[in-house]
Amino acid sequence: MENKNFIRTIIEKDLETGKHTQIATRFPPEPNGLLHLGHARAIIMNYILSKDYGGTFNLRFDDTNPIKEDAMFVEGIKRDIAWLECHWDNLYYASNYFEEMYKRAKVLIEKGLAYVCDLTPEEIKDFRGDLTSPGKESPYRNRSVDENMELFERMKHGDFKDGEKVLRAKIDMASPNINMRDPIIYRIQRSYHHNTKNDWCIYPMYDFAHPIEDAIEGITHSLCSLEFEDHRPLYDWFVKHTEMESVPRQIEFGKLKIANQVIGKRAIRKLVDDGVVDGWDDPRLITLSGLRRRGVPPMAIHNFVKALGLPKSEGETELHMLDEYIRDYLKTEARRINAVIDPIKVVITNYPEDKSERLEAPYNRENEALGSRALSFSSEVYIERDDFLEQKPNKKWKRLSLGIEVRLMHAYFIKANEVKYDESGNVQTIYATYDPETKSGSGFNARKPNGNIHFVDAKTAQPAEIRIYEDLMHDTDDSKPLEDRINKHSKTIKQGFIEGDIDIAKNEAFQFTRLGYFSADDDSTQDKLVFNRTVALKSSFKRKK
RNA sequence: UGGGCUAUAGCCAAGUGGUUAAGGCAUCGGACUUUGACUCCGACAACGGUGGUUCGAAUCCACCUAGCCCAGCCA
Repeated sequence: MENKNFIRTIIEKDLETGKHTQIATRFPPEPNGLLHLGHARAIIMNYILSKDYGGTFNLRFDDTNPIKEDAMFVEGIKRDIAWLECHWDNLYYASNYFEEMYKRAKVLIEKGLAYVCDLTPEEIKDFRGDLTSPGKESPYRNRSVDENMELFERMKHGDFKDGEKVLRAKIDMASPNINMRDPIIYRIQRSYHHNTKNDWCIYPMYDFAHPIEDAIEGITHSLCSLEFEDHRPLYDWFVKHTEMESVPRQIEFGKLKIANQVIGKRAIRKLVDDGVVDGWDDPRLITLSGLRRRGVPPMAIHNFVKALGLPKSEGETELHMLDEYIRDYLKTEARRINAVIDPIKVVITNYPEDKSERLEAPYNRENEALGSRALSFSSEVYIERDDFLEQKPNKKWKRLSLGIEVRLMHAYFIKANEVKYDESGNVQTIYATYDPETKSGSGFNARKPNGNIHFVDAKTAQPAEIRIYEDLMHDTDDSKPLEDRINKHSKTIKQGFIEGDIDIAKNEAFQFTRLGYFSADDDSTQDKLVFNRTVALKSSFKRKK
């Protein structure tokens, strides 16, 4: 369920009053890094707003600064957004509008609203003034239109060195809004652009480029984050004075911040370099690629983002809220199979050693369409170490103990009779007996078991590596340095078993009965299955200790 | 000390002059259960502060407090 938000209110009003007959949104990433969960709000909201009101949604790369950008990121971003199932109607590049932007800059010059400035970067900074005092006008501010036009053309033609001149808008050096103090709109910067190669040596600045990009595409509602609120007067100024026929409206909302996560590029790079995480797609990171690898379904992210809405306030959302949307989505979507992560062998002494049988077991009782499988059972099975305690500790204990009878789900009741330990005193083998009368599906109800536990038939079990992830950061005090907050034990690798004869598609999500949701990792091979724990099942079981 | 914003429970978030102040997450009870899951019932607590306007204020006004953003030839 989506929270109502102020942007929907604006859109609905614009549609009602006839200001727009159709809306158009866009997501404008700069291809200078990878997307993370924080971006999901902007991507998904722009997408669903366009869908909900029958409009269009563009993916537009805001590639106006080649020294920071790379085609590699273009591909990564496209892959991530496609994975998120936010289908763009058009794929555009700001760099395709360079010619148009250049012309619009000339419109400004012709109107006496832009000038070429020869001040050095230091001087420009100096002339800009500061937060509390007004700036000073550049001595080049009153060059003639002709001179400006000629100089600007020469800038484009490469007559000047990088940084030697800039084109600035002529607005107001005394404005309390620093963005209005004659902002730079073009800089000279010779660098290879992933799209336009070496065609240009001047590149437009964001404040100038962005409104023009939006206007060219006929974007009606241009959503961005709060820090651009101060830029809105400039945005409107450029749309107006460059005489764009289409007038987009910039609307700011609060970024989606997730508490206690590493998202900074430098920080992640350090974690990767230090070997703390295994890469940019490590399941402990909230990069979209990390979430994908962890097995998070894209629709769970949609539901999460919709539940959060589109507020103007900026809070920090706890990641465990996403967990609930993951479980909620996978609850009916995932097949449920048996796996044992920390196995103990159980020998069923009254079951013939050479016998083995198949028991009909549905994959998901809440979604019959998922079908069933023939679950294998024999005289030796594995159960979870946690599911056995020699002495039943209290009445609440709903698992196996000596002399206690539990049901192996989908199979039979078993009663533990004897335990064998290894040299270090750990339970090695449990000897049990089963009661053939209690076969699942037989309708047996003469007595109740002390609980229901899951198992894997040892004879057909498939070994599997299971990776358990916990929070990357344990310490929530963000005033401490990152390295002191890192949880050194955020990843645990277990060698367990999953039931045999399950066909497993790459990246398929499963519920491992009573354990949680897991998905097959890319590292899986023909002979070695690897699973990531996406999220554990909830548990109201309070363990002592 | 300039400008732009924000403030509703442990977390997120509706609400725009009249509501018992939605909902979700979390938490705590209980029922049910072949997953200590799911489901279902129940509990739970909030309008940053102080004044003012009004018959009536979370909503309007004033002042205060706290937090965020802005002085890149980044976006």
